[in-house]
Amino acid sequence: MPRLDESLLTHLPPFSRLEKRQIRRILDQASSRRYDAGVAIFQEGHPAERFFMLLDGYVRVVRITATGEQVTALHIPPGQLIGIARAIGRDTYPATAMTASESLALSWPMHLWDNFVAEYDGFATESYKTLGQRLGEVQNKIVEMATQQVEQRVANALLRLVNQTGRKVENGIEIDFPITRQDLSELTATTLHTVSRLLSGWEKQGLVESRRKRIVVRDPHALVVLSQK
Amino acid sequence: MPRLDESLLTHLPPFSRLEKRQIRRILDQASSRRYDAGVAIFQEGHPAERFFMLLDGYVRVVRITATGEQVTALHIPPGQLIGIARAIGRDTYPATAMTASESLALSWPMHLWDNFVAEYDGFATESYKTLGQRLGEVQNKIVEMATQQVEQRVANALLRLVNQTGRKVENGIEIDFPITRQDLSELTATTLHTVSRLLSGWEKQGLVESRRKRIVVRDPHALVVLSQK
DNA sequence: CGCCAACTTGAGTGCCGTCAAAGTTTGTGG
DNA sequence: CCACAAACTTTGACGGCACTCAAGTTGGCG
Repeated sequence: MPRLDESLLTHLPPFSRLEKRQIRRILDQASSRRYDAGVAIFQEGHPAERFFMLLDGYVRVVRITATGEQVTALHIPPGQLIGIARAIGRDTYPATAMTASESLALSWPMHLWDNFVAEYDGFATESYKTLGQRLGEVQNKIVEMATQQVEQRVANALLRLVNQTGRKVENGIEIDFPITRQDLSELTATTLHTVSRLLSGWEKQGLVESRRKRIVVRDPHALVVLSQK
Repeated sequence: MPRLDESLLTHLPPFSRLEKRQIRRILDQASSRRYDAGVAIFQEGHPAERFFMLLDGYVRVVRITATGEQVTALHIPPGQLIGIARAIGRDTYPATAMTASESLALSWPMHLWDNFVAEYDGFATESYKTLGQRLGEVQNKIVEMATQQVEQRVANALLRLVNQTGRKVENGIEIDFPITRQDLSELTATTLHTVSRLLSGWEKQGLVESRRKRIVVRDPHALVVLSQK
């Protein structure tokens, strides 16, 4: 295994208050692994043996119903910890983590969690902040689903993706990982058909441009207006 | 202020590992207060000055949209901490806590939070477990809203309330705090009209009985069946 | 006894899901 | 390099669930 560079972690919140020496030690205990798009990093209900730091790529936190439908609860950008069951006193993962794009993650055996919390200043605090943010996001999602129409939810989801993961391109801002109509529908609790119709409509009005698995937002402001009506 | 009895806290998870002497000290720092039904214990966005232990009554965790609609994200039973913004590194409350019934809560100034975490064994762990449970519940709710019809959601909500707060009565199990059609509709993201129609229907079939603000479930099993179809 | 909140019920309608079919892009193996 | 399959996308037709609007009833409280 190639020796990992310290700069990978120095700027990430859970580790940002640590000294080089400490980060070195943390890296030496880590495994690094690449994941293809669309695979599970860990699965709901399985014993929580490791926790992860997503270095590159995007991950969907997914729950699967009895009838096999998938519901996406969260999208996680690079630089966050995932699979931190231990932080909330669980010994199995509470949800499945699927890669949305090709991804790279470090991981550590779960028994190191307590060490990290005890030895590294700020590690626990920052982890719990992340947890709090996620709780907030999930609550927002409930509010959205309870009060908004499908059109507004899809507009919001697009805006959120653009903000989190947008990359400037010629005609606007592109979501920088492959995303299908199906993915968007799971994110917004609707069907791929409805998403397709909406995107077609918006494309005709010049708000977005899309090809297979790629979406470019040309007029974010118009989407904001849509999302609030 | 009357001296509070130690037995109030001894059996509650965040404090259950502590000695009598420690609990005494914690109680001496607490304020105790009664709340009428339907009032806010604290409000979203306000500075998080105190954290609370709900001793009696029920609390709805509510978010209010720009247009004034209320959405209930969680129901909290007695024996849980609320308003623990500090635990997730926030200094304002992330949601509003409304009493669903007359309630009783202890509270402490937020600056004691760090003391509690540092000095009392198990306090932090148990608090984070609670947090994790809430994250799980909220995610369940998203899945429910994404995949189930209104009828099933209402049936589920009723079952959950009965499990959390049910009290045996002559003809079945009664939800032991006043709850309106409106409350149920905010809990399940529908309208009071639809809830009213559903309850009327179920009443005709003998599944439930209801008068103003009171609901008795006569046949929980039938509701389970409904909720899963 | 009057008022108000809570609840009920009916009628109409529109959003969006389901069903169905066809078109387009990408990748793969011969 | 072409054929073909698989994955993704589009579009139309139809219908039902649940929302809105509207009117009225019930029950509790001062």
